[in-house]
Amino acid sequence: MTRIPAPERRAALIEAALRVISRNGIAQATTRAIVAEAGMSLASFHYAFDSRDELIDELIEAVIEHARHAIMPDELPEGTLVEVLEAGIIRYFEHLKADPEHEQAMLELTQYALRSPDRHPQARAQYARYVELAERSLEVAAERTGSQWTVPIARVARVLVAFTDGLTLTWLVDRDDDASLAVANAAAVALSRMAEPR
Amino acid sequence: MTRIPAPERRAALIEAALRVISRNGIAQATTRAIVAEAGMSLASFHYAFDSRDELIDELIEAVIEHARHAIMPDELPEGTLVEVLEAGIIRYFEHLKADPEHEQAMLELTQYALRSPDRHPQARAQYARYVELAERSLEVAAERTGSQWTVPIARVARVLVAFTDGLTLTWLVDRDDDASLAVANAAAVALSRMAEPR
DNA sequence: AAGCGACTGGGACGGGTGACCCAGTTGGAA
DNA sequence: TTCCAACTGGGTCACCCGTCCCAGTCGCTT
Repeated sequence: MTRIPAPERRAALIEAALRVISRNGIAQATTRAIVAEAGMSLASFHYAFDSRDELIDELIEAVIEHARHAIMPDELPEGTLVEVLEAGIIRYFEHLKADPEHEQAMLELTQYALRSPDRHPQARAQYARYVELAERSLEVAAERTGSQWTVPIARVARVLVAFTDGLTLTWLVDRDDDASLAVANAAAVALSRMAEPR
Repeated sequence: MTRIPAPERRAALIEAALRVISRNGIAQATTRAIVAEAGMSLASFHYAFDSRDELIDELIEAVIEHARHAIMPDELPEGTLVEVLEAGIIRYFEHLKADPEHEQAMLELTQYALRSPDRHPQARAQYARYVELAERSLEVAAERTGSQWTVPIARVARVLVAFTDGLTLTWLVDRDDDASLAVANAAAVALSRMAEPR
Protein backbone atom coordinates (compact mmCIF):
# COMPACT_ATOMS: atom_id res chain seq x y z
CA MET A 1 0.00 0.00 0.00
CA THR A 2 1.34 3.38 -0.96
CA ARG A 3 1.85 5.89 1.79
CA ILE A 4 -0.85 8.48 2.17
CA PRO A 5 -0.83 11.39 4.62
CA ALA A 6 -3.45 11.19 7.35
CA PRO A 7 -5.68 14.07 6.18
CA GLU A 8 -6.09 12.49 2.74
CA ARG A 9 -6.78 9.18 4.36
CA ARG A 10 -9.50 10.73 6.46
CA ALA A 11 -11.17 12.04 3.33
CA ALA A 12 -10.80 8.72 1.55
CA LEU A 13 -12.29 6.87 4.52
CA ILE A 14 -15.22 9.25 4.73
CA GLU A 15 -15.96 8.70 1.06
CA ALA A 16 -15.63 4.96 1.45
CA ALA A 17 -17.97 5.02 4.45
CA LEU A 18 -20.56 6.92 2.46
CA ARG A 19 -20.34 4.37 -0.33
CA VAL A 20 -20.77 1.51 2.12
CA ILE A 21 -23.75 3.16 3.78
CA SER A 22 -25.35 3.88 0.43
CA ARG A 23 -24.86 0.33 -0.76
CA ASN A 24 -25.58 -1.64 2.40
CA GLY A 25 -27.03 0.67 5.02
CA ILE A 26 -25.50 2.21 8.10
CA ALA A 27 -25.83 -0.98 10.11
CA GLN A 28 -23.30 -2.62 7.78
CA ALA A 29 -20.89 0.30 7.95
CA THR A 30 -18.44 -1.41 10.29
CA THR A 31 -14.85 -0.27 10.52
CA ARG A 32 -13.82 -3.41 8.66
CA ALA A 33 -16.31 -2.87 5.84
CA ILE A 34 -15.25 0.76 5.46
CA VAL A 35 -11.60 -0.11 5.50
CA ALA A 36 -12.11 -2.85 2.90
CA GLU A 37 -14.02 -0.41 0.68
CA ALA A 38 -11.14 2.03 0.94
CA GLY A 39 -8.55 -0.72 0.39
CA MET A 40 -6.77 -0.04 3.65
CA SER A 41 -5.91 -1.92 6.79
CA LEU A 42 -7.58 -1.48 10.15
CA ALA A 43 -4.46 0.14 11.51
CA SER A 44 -4.69 2.89 8.90
CA PHE A 45 -8.21 3.58 10.07
CA HIS A 46 -7.20 4.07 13.67
CA TYR A 47 -4.20 6.05 12.61
CA ALA A 48 -6.47 8.52 10.83
CA PHE A 49 -9.36 8.46 13.30
CA ASP A 50 -9.49 7.95 17.04
CA SER A 51 -12.70 6.00 16.75
CA ARG A 52 -15.51 4.96 14.47
CA ASP A 53 -17.71 7.53 16.17
CA GLU A 54 -15.34 10.26 15.10
CA LEU A 55 -15.58 9.05 11.49
CA ILE A 56 -19.36 9.11 11.60
CA ASP A 57 -19.34 12.59 13.10
CA GLU A 58 -17.14 13.89 10.33
CA LEU A 59 -19.14 12.03 7.74
CA ILE A 60 -22.29 13.84 8.80
CA GLU A 61 -20.45 17.15 8.81
CA ALA A 62 -19.22 16.39 5.32
CA VAL A 63 -22.63 15.58 3.88
CA ILE A 64 -24.01 18.74 5.45
CA GLU A 65 -21.19 20.69 3.84
CA HIS A 66 -21.77 19.63 0.26
CA ALA A 67 -25.45 18.88 0.76
CA ARG A 68 -27.62 17.78 -2.05
CA HIS A 69 -27.43 20.06 -5.03
CA ALA A 70 -29.78 22.92 -4.68
CA ILE A 71 -33.31 21.64 -4.94
CA MET A 72 -34.00 24.01 -7.76
CA PRO A 73 -32.06 24.33 -11.01
CA ASP A 74 -29.83 27.29 -11.69
CA GLU A 75 -31.40 27.94 -15.03
CA LEU A 76 -35.09 28.17 -14.40
CA PRO A 77 -37.67 27.38 -17.03
CA GLU A 78 -40.02 30.14 -18.10
CA GLY A 79 -43.57 30.04 -16.79
CA THR A 80 -45.76 30.78 -13.86
CA LEU A 81 -44.62 30.35 -10.28
CA VAL A 82 -46.44 27.02 -9.96
CA GLU A 83 -44.75 25.73 -13.10
CA VAL A 84 -41.33 26.86 -11.95
CA LEU A 85 -41.82 25.35 -8.52
CA GLU A 86 -43.04 22.09 -9.96
CA ALA A 87 -40.14 21.96 -12.39
CA GLY A 88 -37.77 22.46 -9.49
CA ILE A 89 -39.28 19.69 -7.42
CA ILE A 90 -39.27 17.40 -10.41
CA ARG A 91 -35.63 18.19 -10.94
CA TYR A 92 -34.95 17.06 -7.41
CA PHE A 93 -37.02 13.97 -8.08
CA GLU A 94 -34.88 13.15 -11.12
CA HIS A 95 -31.85 13.51 -8.94
CA LEU A 96 -33.41 11.12 -6.44
CA LYS A 97 -34.15 8.58 -9.15
CA ALA A 98 -30.62 8.83 -10.48
CA ASP A 99 -29.12 7.89 -7.12
CA PRO A 100 -31.75 6.56 -4.73
CA GLU A 101 -29.21 4.90 -2.50
CA HIS A 102 -27.59 8.20 -1.72
CA GLU A 103 -30.81 9.77 -0.51
CA GLN A 104 -31.58 6.63 1.42
CA ALA A 105 -28.19 6.95 3.07
CA MET A 106 -28.98 10.57 4.00
CA LEU A 107 -32.22 9.43 5.57
CA GLU A 108 -30.46 6.72 7.56
CA LEU A 109 -27.82 9.14 8.71
CA THR A 110 -30.53 11.48 9.99
CA GLN A 111 -32.32 8.67 11.82
CA TYR A 112 -29.03 7.53 13.25
CA ALA A 113 -28.19 11.01 14.51
CA LEU A 114 -31.68 11.33 15.97
CA ARG A 115 -31.03 8.34 18.22
CA SER A 116 -28.27 9.83 20.30
CA PRO A 117 -28.61 13.09 22.22
CA ASP A 118 -25.04 14.04 21.28
CA ARG A 119 -25.84 13.82 17.61
CA HIS A 120 -29.29 15.36 17.55
CA PRO A 121 -27.78 18.79 16.81
CA GLN A 122 -26.16 17.30 13.73
CA ALA A 123 -29.52 16.16 12.43
CA ARG A 124 -30.87 19.64 13.05
CA ALA A 125 -27.92 21.17 11.25
CA GLN A 126 -28.48 18.84 8.31
CA TYR A 127 -32.07 20.03 7.99
CA ALA A 128 -31.17 23.63 8.60
CA ARG A 129 -28.89 23.29 5.60
CA TYR A 130 -31.67 21.81 3.51
CA VAL A 131 -33.93 24.69 4.47
CA GLU A 132 -31.20 27.16 3.61
CA LEU A 133 -30.77 25.67 0.14
CA ALA A 134 -34.51 25.56 -0.41
CA GLU A 135 -34.75 29.17 0.66
CA ARG A 136 -32.21 30.28 -1.88
CA SER A 137 -34.05 28.48 -4.67
CA LEU A 138 -37.39 29.92 -3.62
CA GLU A 139 -35.94 33.41 -3.71
CA VAL A 140 -34.81 32.93 -7.27
CA ALA A 141 -38.09 31.35 -8.31
CA ALA A 142 -40.11 34.26 -6.98
CA GLU A 143 -37.83 36.82 -8.54
CA ARG A 144 -37.92 35.21 -11.97
CA THR A 145 -41.68 34.89 -12.03
CA GLY A 146 -42.40 38.35 -10.71
CA SER A 147 -43.83 37.04 -7.46
CA GLN A 148 -43.20 37.78 -3.84
CA TRP A 149 -43.65 35.55 -0.85
CA THR A 150 -46.43 36.55 1.52
CA VAL A 151 -45.17 34.16 4.16
CA PRO A 152 -41.65 34.40 5.64
CA ILE A 153 -39.43 32.64 3.14
CA ALA A 154 -37.82 30.50 5.82
CA ARG A 155 -41.24 29.11 6.57
CA VAL A 156 -41.98 28.43 2.92
CA ALA A 157 -38.62 26.71 2.61
CA ARG A 158 -39.32 24.58 5.65
CA VAL A 159 -42.58 23.43 4.09
CA LEU A 160 -40.80 22.64 0.84
CA VAL A 161 -38.29 20.50 2.70
CA ALA A 162 -41.11 18.61 4.41
CA PHE A 163 -42.75 17.96 1.05
CA THR A 164 -39.60 16.77 -0.67
CA ASP A 165 -38.83 14.55 2.31
CA GLY A 166 -42.23 12.96 2.07
CA LEU A 167 -41.82 12.53 -1.66
CA THR A 168 -38.46 10.87 -1.10
CA LEU A 169 -39.53 8.49 1.62
CA THR A 170 -42.67 7.29 -0.11
CA TRP A 171 -40.96 6.90 -3.46
CA LEU A 172 -38.16 4.89 -1.92
CA VAL A 173 -40.79 2.49 -0.65
CA ASP A 174 -43.10 2.06 -3.63
CA ARG A 175 -41.03 3.51 -6.50
CA ASP A 176 -44.22 4.87 -7.97
CA ASP A 177 -43.08 7.60 -10.36
CA ASP A 178 -46.55 8.79 -11.30
CA ALA A 179 -47.59 9.15 -7.70
CA SER A 180 -44.47 11.15 -6.97
CA LEU A 181 -45.19 13.48 -9.88
CA ALA A 182 -48.62 14.02 -8.37
CA VAL A 183 -46.94 14.85 -5.07
CA ALA A 184 -44.65 17.29 -6.86
CA ASN A 185 -47.58 19.00 -8.49
CA ALA A 186 -49.61 19.19 -5.29
CA ALA A 187 -46.61 20.56 -3.41
CA ALA A 188 -46.01 23.21 -6.06
CA VAL A 189 -49.64 24.25 -5.92
CA ALA A 190 -49.55 24.53 -2.14
CA LEU A 191 -46.36 26.55 -2.12
CA SER A 192 -47.52 28.94 -4.80
CA ARG A 193 -50.38 29.88 -2.50
CA MET A 194 -47.79 31.44 -0.22
CA ALA A 195 -46.89 34.05 -2.81
CA GLU A 196 -48.62 36.81 -4.76
CA PRO A 197 -47.80 38.75 -7.93
CA ARG A 198 -45.44 41.62 -7.31
CA MET B 1 -40.86 -17.33 36.00
CA THR B 2 -44.41 -18.41 35.48
CA ARG B 3 -45.15 -20.67 32.58
CA ILE B 4 -46.60 -19.00 29.51
CA PRO B 5 -47.74 -20.79 26.36
CA ALA B 6 -45.64 -20.08 23.29
CA PRO B 7 -48.21 -18.04 21.34
CA GLU B 8 -48.66 -15.62 24.23
CA ARG B 9 -44.93 -15.40 24.61
CA ARG B 10 -44.59 -14.51 20.95
CA ALA B 11 -47.03 -11.66 21.42
CA ALA B 12 -45.30 -10.48 24.58
CA LEU B 13 -41.92 -10.55 22.86
CA ILE B 14 -43.22 -8.60 19.89
CA GLU B 15 -44.59 -5.93 22.20
CA ALA B 16 -41.35 -5.84 24.15
CA ALA B 17 -39.38 -5.52 20.91
CA LEU B 18 -41.52 -2.59 19.82
CA ARG B 19 -40.94 -0.87 23.15
CA VAL B 20 -37.19 -1.39 22.87
CA ILE B 21 -37.13 -0.08 19.32
CA SER B 22 -39.20 2.95 20.28
CA ARG B 23 -36.99 3.73 23.24
CA ASN B 24 -33.55 2.95 21.85
CA GLY B 25 -33.78 2.37 18.12
CA ILE B 26 -33.72 -0.79 16.08
CA ALA B 27 -29.96 -1.09 16.31
CA GLN B 28 -30.31 -1.69 20.04
CA ALA B 29 -33.07 -4.24 19.64
CA THR B 30 -30.87 -7.26 20.30
CA THR B 31 -32.38 -10.53 21.43
CA ARG B 32 -30.95 -9.91 24.88
CA ALA B 33 -32.41 -6.42 25.14
CA ILE B 34 -35.81 -7.64 24.00
CA VAL B 35 -35.75 -10.57 26.36
CA ALA B 36 -34.78 -8.33 29.27
CA GLU B 37 -37.61 -5.93 28.40
CA ALA B 38 -40.03 -8.86 28.43
CA GLY B 39 -38.52 -10.29 31.61
CA MET B 40 -37.67 -13.61 30.04
CA SER B 41 -34.59 -15.72 29.43
CA LEU B 42 -32.88 -16.18 26.10
CA ALA B 43 -34.10 -19.77 25.97
CA SER B 44 -37.70 -18.61 26.09
CA PHE B 45 -37.01 -16.40 23.12
CA HIS B 46 -35.67 -19.22 21.01
CA TYR B 47 -38.44 -21.46 22.18
CA ALA B 48 -41.01 -19.01 20.84
CA PHE B 49 -39.09 -17.90 17.74
CA ASP B 50 -36.64 -19.70 15.49
CA SER B 51 -34.58 -16.57 15.06
CA ARG B 52 -34.41 -12.86 15.66
CA ASP B 53 -35.24 -12.34 12.00
CA GLU B 54 -38.50 -14.19 12.48
CA LEU B 55 -39.38 -11.88 15.36
CA ILE B 56 -38.69 -8.80 13.28
CA ASP B 57 -40.76 -10.18 10.42
CA GLU B 58 -43.71 -10.75 12.69
CA LEU B 59 -43.21 -7.40 14.35
CA ILE B 60 -43.55 -5.63 11.02
CA GLU B 61 -46.62 -7.68 10.19
CA ALA B 62 -48.08 -6.73 13.53
CA VAL B 63 -47.55 -3.01 13.12
CA ILE B 64 -49.08 -3.19 9.66
CA GLU B 65 -52.06 -4.98 11.14
CA HIS B 66 -52.98 -2.42 13.75
CA ALA B 67 -51.42 0.48 11.88
CA ARG B 68 -51.63 3.98 13.18
CA HIS B 69 -55.11 5.06 14.03
CA ALA B 70 -56.88 6.40 11.04
CA ILE B 71 -55.25 9.63 10.01
CA MET B 72 -58.59 11.40 10.19
CA PRO B 73 -60.93 11.53 13.18
CA ASP B 74 -64.18 9.57 13.23
CA GLU B 75 -66.16 12.58 14.21
CA LEU B 76 -65.33 15.26 11.72
CA PRO B 77 -65.57 18.93 12.51
CA GLU B 78 -67.96 21.03 10.47
CA GLY B 79 -66.51 23.26 7.80
CA THR B 80 -65.17 23.37 4.30
CA LEU B 81 -63.14 20.57 2.79
CA VAL B 82 -59.89 22.42 3.44
CA GLU B 83 -60.79 22.90 7.07
CA VAL B 84 -61.77 19.29 7.53
CA LEU B 85 -58.59 18.07 5.84
CA GLU B 86 -56.43 20.37 7.90
CA ALA B 87 -58.15 19.29 11.10
CA GLY B 88 -57.49 15.68 10.19
CA ILE B 89 -53.81 16.25 9.52
CA ILE B 90 -53.49 18.22 12.73
CA ARG B 91 -55.12 15.36 14.56
CA TYR B 92 -52.45 13.06 13.22
CA PHE B 93 -49.85 15.63 14.24
CA GLU B 94 -51.20 15.63 17.80
CA HIS B 95 -50.90 11.89 17.79
CA LEU B 96 -47.31 12.20 16.61
CA LYS B 97 -46.50 14.68 19.37
CA ALA B 98 -48.08 12.43 21.97
CA ASP B 99 -45.82 9.51 21.07
CA PRO B 100 -42.96 10.61 18.83
CA GLU B 101 -40.88 7.56 19.60
CA HIS B 102 -43.51 5.29 18.16
CA GLU B 103 -43.55 7.07 14.82
CA GLN B 104 -39.78 7.16 14.84
CA ALA B 105 -39.82 3.40 15.38
CA MET B 106 -42.16 3.00 12.41
CA LEU B 107 -39.78 5.03 10.27
CA GLU B 108 -36.83 2.94 11.36
CA LEU B 109 -38.71 -0.26 10.69
CA THR B 110 -39.46 0.92 7.17
CA GLN B 111 -35.84 1.86 6.53
CA TYR B 112 -34.75 -1.45 7.93
CA ALA B 113 -37.13 -3.38 5.68
CA LEU B 114 -35.96 -1.32 2.71
CA ARG B 115 -32.42 -2.59 3.19
CA SER B 116 -33.07 -6.25 2.47
CA PRO B 117 -34.69 -7.48 -0.74
CA ASP B 118 -36.64 -10.08 1.25
CA ARG B 119 -38.26 -7.42 3.37
CA HIS B 120 -38.90 -4.77 0.75
CA PRO B 121 -42.40 -6.16 0.19
CA GLN B 122 -43.11 -5.62 3.87
CA ALA B 123 -42.24 -1.96 3.56
CA ARG B 124 -44.53 -1.73 0.57
CA ALA B 125 -47.30 -3.44 2.49
CA GLN B 126 -46.84 -1.02 5.36
CA TYR B 127 -47.29 1.94 3.05
CA ALA B 128 -50.13 0.30 1.17
CA ARG B 129 -51.85 0.07 4.53
CA TYR B 130 -51.22 3.74 5.23
CA VAL B 131 -52.68 4.64 1.84
CA GLU B 132 -55.69 2.46 2.53
CA LEU B 133 -56.36 4.20 5.82
CA ALA B 134 -55.87 7.61 4.26
CA GLU B 135 -58.25 6.68 1.48
CA ARG B 136 -60.99 5.77 3.89
CA SER B 137 -60.61 9.08 5.71
CA LEU B 138 -60.62 11.06 2.50
CA GLU B 139 -63.85 9.37 1.43
CA VAL B 140 -65.54 10.42 4.62
CA ALA B 141 -64.16 13.94 4.43
CA ALA B 142 -65.48 14.44 0.91
CA GLU B 143 -68.85 13.00 1.76
CA ARG B 144 -69.33 15.19 4.83
CA THR B 145 -68.39 18.38 3.04
CA GLY B 146 -70.40 17.71 -0.07
CA SER B 147 -67.34 17.35 -2.24
CA GLN B 148 -66.15 14.78 -4.69
CA TRP B 149 -62.62 13.87 -5.68
CA THR B 150 -61.69 14.74 -9.22
CA VAL B 151 -58.56 12.63 -9.01
CA PRO B 152 -58.64 8.89 -8.24
CA ILE B 153 -58.93 8.69 -4.48
CA ALA B 154 -56.05 6.23 -4.22
CA ARG B 155 -53.83 8.87 -5.77
CA VAL B 156 -55.08 11.56 -3.40
CA ALA B 157 -54.45 9.21 -0.48
CA ARG B 158 -50.94 8.48 -1.70
CA VAL B 159 -50.21 12.21 -1.80
CA LEU B 160 -51.60 12.61 1.70
CA VAL B 161 -49.33 9.86 2.97
CA ALA B 162 -46.32 11.55 1.38
CA PHE B 163 -47.25 14.84 3.06
CA THR B 164 -47.77 13.33 6.50
CA ASP B 165 -44.50 11.43 6.16
CA GLY B 166 -42.68 14.63 5.37
CA LEU B 167 -44.37 16.36 8.26
CA THR B 168 -43.33 13.54 10.57
CA LEU B 169 -39.71 13.33 9.51
CA THR B 170 -39.04 17.06 9.61
CA TRP B 171 -40.81 17.51 12.94
CA LEU B 172 -38.87 14.66 14.49
CA VAL B 173 -35.72 16.54 13.55
CA ASP B 174 -36.49 20.11 14.52
CA ARG B 175 -39.60 19.72 16.72
CA ASP B 176 -40.91 22.95 15.26
CA ASP B 177 -44.65 22.87 15.96
CA ASP B 178 -45.47 26.06 14.09
CA ALA B 179 -43.67 24.92 10.99
CA SER B 180 -45.55 21.62 11.09
CA LEU B 181 -48.85 23.44 11.35
CA ALA B 182 -47.86 25.37 8.26
CA VAL B 183 -47.13 22.08 6.54
CA ALA B 184 -50.51 20.76 7.62
CA ASN B 185 -52.24 23.81 6.19
CA ALA B 186 -50.32 23.73 2.93
CA ALA B 187 -51.03 20.02 2.54
CA ALA B 188 -54.73 20.54 3.16
CA VAL B 189 -54.83 23.32 0.58
CA ALA B 190 -53.08 21.17 -2.00
CA LEU B 191 -55.34 18.20 -1.40
CA SER B 192 -58.53 20.24 -1.56
CA ARG B 193 -57.55 21.20 -5.09
CA MET B 194 -58.12 17.59 -6.05
CA ALA B 195 -61.83 17.84 -5.30
CA GLU B 196 -64.80 19.90 -6.42
CA PRO B 197 -68.25 20.63 -4.96
CA ARG B 198 -70.72 17.88 -5.67
C1' DA C 1 23.72 9.35 3.49
C1' DA C 2 21.79 9.23 7.72
C1' DG C 3 18.36 9.30 10.83
C1' DC C 4 13.92 10.37 12.54
C1' DG C 5 9.20 10.60 12.37
C1' DA C 6 5.22 9.54 9.68
C1' DC C 7 2.95 5.73 8.19
C1' DT C 8 1.74 0.56 7.49
C1' DG C 9 0.53 -4.55 8.22
C1' DG C 10 -0.82 -8.14 10.86
C1' DG C 11 -2.16 -10.02 14.83
C1' DA C 12 -4.46 -9.91 19.24
C1' DC C 13 -7.84 -8.49 22.95
C1' DG C 14 -12.14 -8.18 25.49
C1' DG C 15 -16.80 -7.69 24.90
C1' DG C 16 -21.26 -8.32 22.75
C1' DT C 17 -23.96 -10.86 19.41
C1' DG C 18 -27.42 -14.71 17.69
C1' DA C 19 -28.00 -19.34 18.26
C1' DC C 20 -28.06 -23.58 20.64
C1' DC C 21 -28.10 -27.39 24.09
C1' DC C 22 -29.60 -29.90 27.86
C1' DA C 23 -30.77 -31.00 32.39
C1' DG C 24 -34.51 -29.72 35.12
C1' DT C 25 -39.37 -28.38 36.37
C1' DT C 26 -44.12 -27.78 36.18
C1' DG C 27 -49.02 -27.84 34.60
C1' DG C 28 -52.68 -30.44 32.90
C1' DA C 29 -54.56 -34.55 30.54
C1' DA C 30 -55.34 -39.43 31.56
C1' DT D 1 -52.01 -39.55 41.10
C1' DT D 2 -49.13 -40.31 37.46
C1' DC D 3 -46.56 -38.97 33.73
C1' DC D 4 -45.50 -36.70 29.54
C1' DA D 5 -45.01 -32.83 26.87
C1' DA D 6 -44.59 -28.02 27.22
C1' DC D 7 -41.77 -24.90 29.01
C1' DT D 8 -37.59 -22.77 31.63
C1' DG D 9 -32.71 -21.39 33.26
C1' DG D 10 -28.17 -21.21 32.64
C1' DG D 11 -24.21 -22.24 30.43
C1' DT D 12 -21.67 -22.33 26.02
C1' DC D 13 -20.51 -21.90 21.19
C1' DA D 14 -18.41 -19.51 17.20
C1' DC D 15 -18.44 -15.20 15.27
C1' DC D 16 -17.99 -10.29 14.57
C1' DC D 17 -17.32 -5.96 16.54
C1' DG D 18 -14.20 -1.66 17.80
C1' DT D 19 -9.87 -0.91 19.49
C1' DC D 20 -5.12 -1.42 20.39
C1' DC D 21 -0.23 -2.74 19.97
C1' DC D 22 4.13 -3.23 17.98
C1' DA D 23 7.62 -4.38 14.94
C1' DG D 24 8.76 -2.91 10.53
C1' DT D 25 9.34 0.35 6.44
C1' DC D 26 9.36 4.21 3.80
C1' DG D 27 10.05 9.26 2.55
C1' DC D 28 11.80 13.94 4.02
C1' DT D 29 14.80 16.90 5.98
C1' DT D 30 19.33 18.09 7.04
